[in-house]
Amino acid sequence: MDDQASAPRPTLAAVAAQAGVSVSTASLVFSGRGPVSDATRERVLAAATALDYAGPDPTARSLRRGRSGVIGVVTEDSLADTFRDPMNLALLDGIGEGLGDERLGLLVIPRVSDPGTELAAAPMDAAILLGCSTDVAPSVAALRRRRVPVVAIEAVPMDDVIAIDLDNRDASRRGAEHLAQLGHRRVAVVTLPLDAARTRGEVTPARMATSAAHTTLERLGGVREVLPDAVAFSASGSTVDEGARIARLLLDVPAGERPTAIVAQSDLLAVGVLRVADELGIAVPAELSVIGFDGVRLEGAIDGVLTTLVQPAIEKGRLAAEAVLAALAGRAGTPVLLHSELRIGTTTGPAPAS
Amino acid sequence: MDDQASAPRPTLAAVAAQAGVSVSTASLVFSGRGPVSDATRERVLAAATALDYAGPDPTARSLRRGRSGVIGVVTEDSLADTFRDPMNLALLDGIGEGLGDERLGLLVIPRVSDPGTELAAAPMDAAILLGCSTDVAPSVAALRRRRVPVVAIEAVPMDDVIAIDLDNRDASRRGAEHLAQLGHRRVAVVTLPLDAARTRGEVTPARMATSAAHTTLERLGGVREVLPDAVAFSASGSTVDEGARIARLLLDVPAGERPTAIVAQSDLLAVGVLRVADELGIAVPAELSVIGFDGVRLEGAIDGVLTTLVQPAIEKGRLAAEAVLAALAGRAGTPVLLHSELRIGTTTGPAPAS
DNA sequence: CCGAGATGTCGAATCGATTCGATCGAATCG
DNA sequence: CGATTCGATCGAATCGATTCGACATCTCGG
Repeated sequence: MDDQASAPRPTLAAVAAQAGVSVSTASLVFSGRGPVSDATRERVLAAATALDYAGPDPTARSLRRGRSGVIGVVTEDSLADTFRDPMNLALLDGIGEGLGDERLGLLVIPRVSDPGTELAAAPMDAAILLGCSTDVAPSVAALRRRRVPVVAIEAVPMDDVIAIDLDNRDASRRGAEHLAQLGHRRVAVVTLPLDAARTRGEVTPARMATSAAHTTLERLGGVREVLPDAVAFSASGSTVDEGARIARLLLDVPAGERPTAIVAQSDLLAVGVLRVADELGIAVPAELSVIGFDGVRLEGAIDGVLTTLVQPAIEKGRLAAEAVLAALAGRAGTPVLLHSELRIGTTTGPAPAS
Repeated sequence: MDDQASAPRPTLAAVAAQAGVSVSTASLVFSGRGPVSDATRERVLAAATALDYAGPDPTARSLRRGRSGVIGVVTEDSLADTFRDPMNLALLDGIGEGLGDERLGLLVIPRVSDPGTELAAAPMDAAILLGCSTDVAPSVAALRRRRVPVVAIEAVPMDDVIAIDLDNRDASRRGAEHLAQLGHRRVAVVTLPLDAARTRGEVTPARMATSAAHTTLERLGGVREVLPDAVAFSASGSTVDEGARIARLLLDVPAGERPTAIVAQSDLLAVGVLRVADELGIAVPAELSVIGFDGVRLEGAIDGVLTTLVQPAIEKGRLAAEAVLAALAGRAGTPVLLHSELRIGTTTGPAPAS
C-alpha cells in the first residue's frame, strides 16, 4: 500500500552501487551506446531487477540528450472536435505511417485560447501544425524562440516553417469551373473559420482584409476567380452542424433568392448543407448543386456520392512526418505542394432553368 | 537563415547575467513563486525580450520539479483508429472537461506492440488507460515501477490502479433479458477483442480461459447469464468493418440456421451487423434483432434508432480526469462504478415465428 | 535608537541521467 | 620482448532549471 510512498524510486546511481560499477557504466548498459562486457551488463541488469528499477528517467534523459522523443501536434479545435474531423484522422493515419517505427509520442495540444502559453510549456522536439485555417503566427513565433522545428500543413508560407501545402486556390477554381460549366451563376460559399475567434457570418471585404486564415482565403479566392460575385459565409468550424447552420441562412429563403449551387470548403460542411436541403425539400442536384472539399470517407452520411475535391490526406500526413524526421536529423525539410483532384459525384448537376 | 544554428538558445543564466541579477532571482520571476521587486522583475523580463528567451526550458523544469505536465493516454488501437471510435471521442470530451483549465498536455500512446517499451520512455505524470479490453497487466506493471499513478477505464481491478468501471455484466444481462422477453432463443454475440493479438473467430471456452480481456468477458458473461447457449465470435477491433465481417459469418447461412438476434458489444460493431443484414436482405427487426453497446451518436449511419446500452461516456472521461488530478494532488483517487441504461430502439422486436 | 520582522536577493545544492576524455590491463604485432 | 592498440571501466563535467537557507536591507514598534 504505502510502498509507493515510502520507497523512493530507485535511480541509476542506486543500481550502479548495487551492481558495484560506476554510474557511467550502468548508463552504458541502458543506453547501449558503449562497449560493456557481458558479465558487467548482466550484473547491472540483475541489480536493476532487484531494485525494481524501471530504466532511466525519461525527464533526466531528455534534459541531457536535448531530445524528449515527443512530437507536438497542434490543433485548432478542442481535442475531441479535432478528431471528429475525418480529415484530421486521415492526417493522423499518414503521420503514424510516416513516423514508422521511430519511438516518438504524439502530444496533442489544442490551440484554443491563449496561443503560446501551453505551447511553450510542453516539451517537444518538433511540432506539426494541423489544419491551419486561422492565424498561426503567434504559435510559430513561440516555437521558433524555443528552436523547435515546425512543420505546418497548409499554412501561409513563413520563414523557418516547413510547409506541406495544397493547391487550394487552383483546386477551388476547378470546382467553380465545373459549376460554371453547368450553368450556375448564383453561387454561395460556406467557408472554414476566417479568424481565431471563429466568427460566424458573412465574409465581407473588411473581414477578409484582416484575416490570416490562409486556407480559407485561398479556397475562397479560387472560387471567385471564376465566380467573382459568389457570396460567402464563414462557419465557426468544420463540422456538419456548422454547415447546416450556415445552409439554413442561405436556403431558407424564397426560392427565387436561393443560390443554385453551394460550395462548401469541407466535406463535413457540405454534408450539413445537404442535410438542410433535404429538410427543406430542396432536390439535389435538380434544384441545388453542392460541392465539398477534402474527399474523405463519409460513412453513409449522405445518399449518393458527394462532388468534391479529393486531396491526398494520408500522403499529406506522411510527408509532414517525414519532414519532422528530416528536421530532427538535422537535414533541411523539403517543402511540398500537393494536388487535389475534382471528383464529380451525384450532388452537382445543370443549373435549374430560372 | 542560419541564425538558428549559430545562436544557441539562451538560458535562464544568460538572461540573469544580462539583467544583472542572480539566476535564482531570474527563476523567481518566471515561476512567480517568490517575492521579487517590480523593478527587478521588469529588468529581467526586458533582458528576456532582448535575448529572445522563450521562458524556462520545459525539460529542465520537469526534471527539477518532478512534474512534466503531461498525462499519458494509453490506447489499444492505432492512433487514428482510436479516434475513429465515437466512444473514445466522448471519453476525450469528458477528460478535457475534467481536466478543466489545468495546463496539462495529453500524450497519446498506442499500446499496439511491445507494451512497456514506449510506455516507459515517455515522460508523464499520470496515465489513463483507455478502453482496456485486452490485457493491461504489463503496461500497469511498467507504469507502477515508474511510480506513475494509473487510472484505468473498465479494467480488471488491480492494486494501485484507480478504476473507473462500468456495470458491463449487469447491463449486458439486461440487454439479453430484453431479447429473451421478445422470445429470442437463438442469439449470437459479436465481442470486442479477446486478446492482445486481437484474434478474430469463435470464442471457445479455451480462449476464454486464457483471456484477460475484462470488458469483453464481462459483457459476454452477462449475456450468457440469460442465454447460456449464445455463441460468440470475437472481432479484432471495435469498428464497423469488423462488425460486418463477423456478421457475414453469422448471417450468410441458410435462414434456418441464422440467429434471430445478435448482441454486439459496441455500437460500431452493431452498425456493421445492420449493414450486412441490409446487404443480405434480412429485415430488421422483423427477421433479426440487433442490440449494441455504448449509446454513442451514430451520425445518420443507420435508419432508425439502435437498441443499445447507453453508458455515461462523457461522465466516465470526466471522472477519469478527476481521478488523475486527485492522484497528482496526492489525494487517493476514488474508484467509481457507473451504470448503463437500456435504450430500446427500432432494431429489436419479437422473435420471428419459426 | 535598537532589535524583531518583513522583504528582496543570492549562492549552492539538487533533480537523474549522458558523455567526454582518461586510465588500465590484456591482447596483438613486428 | 617492447610498443601499440583495443576494449572495458571510471570520474567529472554538463544539461537548465528550482529551491532552500543565508544574508543584507529596510521598516516599525517600543
